[in-house]
Amino acid sequence: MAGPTAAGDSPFGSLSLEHSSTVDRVAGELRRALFDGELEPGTPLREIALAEAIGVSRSTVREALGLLVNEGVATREPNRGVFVTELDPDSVRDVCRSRAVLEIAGVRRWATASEAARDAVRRALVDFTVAAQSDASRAELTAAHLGIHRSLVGLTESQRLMSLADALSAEVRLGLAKVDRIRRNSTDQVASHRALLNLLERGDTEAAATELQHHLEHAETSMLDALHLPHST
Amino acid sequence: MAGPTAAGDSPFGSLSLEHSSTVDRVAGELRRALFDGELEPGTPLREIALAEAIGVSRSTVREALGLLVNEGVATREPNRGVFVTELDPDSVRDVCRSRAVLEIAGVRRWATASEAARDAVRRALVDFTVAAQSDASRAELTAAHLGIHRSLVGLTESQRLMSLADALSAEVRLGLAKVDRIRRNSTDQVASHRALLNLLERGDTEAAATELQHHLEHAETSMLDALHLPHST
DNA sequence: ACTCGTCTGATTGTCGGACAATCAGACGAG
DNA sequence: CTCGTCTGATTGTCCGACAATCAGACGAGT
Repeated sequence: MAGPTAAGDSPFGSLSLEHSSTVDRVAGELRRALFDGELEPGTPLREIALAEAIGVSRSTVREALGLLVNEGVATREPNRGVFVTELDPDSVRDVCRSRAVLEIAGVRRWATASEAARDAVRRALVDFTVAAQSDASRAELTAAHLGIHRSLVGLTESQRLMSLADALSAEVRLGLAKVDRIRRNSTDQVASHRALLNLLERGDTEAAATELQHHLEHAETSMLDALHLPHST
Repeated sequence: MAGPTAAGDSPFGSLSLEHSSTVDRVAGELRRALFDGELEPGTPLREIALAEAIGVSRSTVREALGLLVNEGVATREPNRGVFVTELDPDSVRDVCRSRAVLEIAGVRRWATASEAARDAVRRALVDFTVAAQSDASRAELTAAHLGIHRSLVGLTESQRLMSLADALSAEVRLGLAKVDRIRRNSTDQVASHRALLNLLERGDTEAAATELQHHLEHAETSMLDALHLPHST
């Protein structure tokens, strides 16, 4: 069972190769365009037009659109087409509430989480700090910021919760594509997250949880402001 | 703005019609087959064979399979095909942990949730009680049981958390398709859930949360047993 | 006995074209 | 002002085709 040619643990664990299908690349390209704000929310994503523009068949575009739709960044209206998702106040509230559930669950697991997961949080904070001080683009800054929140969910060590968190992040990113209020507050944001991490390192998880709760509530209102949306009751 | 022909509130709020596409119906039929245990985990879902069997084109089957895949009940191996998902111990642990996060978050919101959401929980419990006493099929029983847990997540009043909960339920249902240990414990299960609801009605949400936590941990071990899987460390 | 090429059959991934069903908007009759 | 009808555009679904990829068999060489 442990012959030299069929060893249980391969010595090539460090090797990997990305298997990207055409559909994946199309979806990736569309995501990039959405996050960079090249496509306004509400813009129709016509299958034929996209197929000709990108140089692939309609089937492939259609499948890629299906991916975007269940990530939430695009919306399908049956028999009418796929559109770039427009965030309404209810959606914003829903997204933020969902993030709160996931991230607070992660924070509460700080003590029981693996060392790797905790390190991921620390590294994410460092990355964000660096990005805030250097001349990073809007997209890079928000990516780093979202990376922190992603790492908090990572404390749950659950793939399924992580993939939901990613979908939520994508929606947030979509909403923030055209907003530039970010850099202004970036130093405050860094301080806020550092404070959160300090509470965690000290072992005061409950304080960290309520801190995070407030952080996300604030994020919700400022996001509604940024999108010029009315605050829901 | 409130003319007689463009009234803000239509008087036809009670009317609705299900717009089902062919893809949806194919996916639904496949789901039914999976949940009824007609298709063992690991079974390959060949596109051509399914297309001929159901009487639709390969494109349609392919799209339906895509739906099942990101619900988690089927798994795609690139260039190899789609298979009925086989649950390994890690997946079971992941699913149960995710459910715990969502449902406990719901329970903690009991006091702040809407009356409708609370009523949904009460009704779900009644449905399960009735199903346990009458001669309901395995599938109906588990459906009613999962309905309770679904309603707990409903307390968060978040569509996104709900849709994740549905996906998790689908995976659980898939795992339990071939297991018959359910009816035996059904009366115990009813009692357990009733106790949970009593704690909630009394306002003791924290006790309810820990009760639910234990319930789900027990569910995980008994599910691993039922599937003849080793318990993960 | 074990490894390594090669072949082969089956299946997916992607393509292109085709058509009915459906929808939004314009247009005209009552 | 409402109600049919028409029209053009787009999707939903179907069909047929082909290269790319994979698993397994088979045989040659060491």
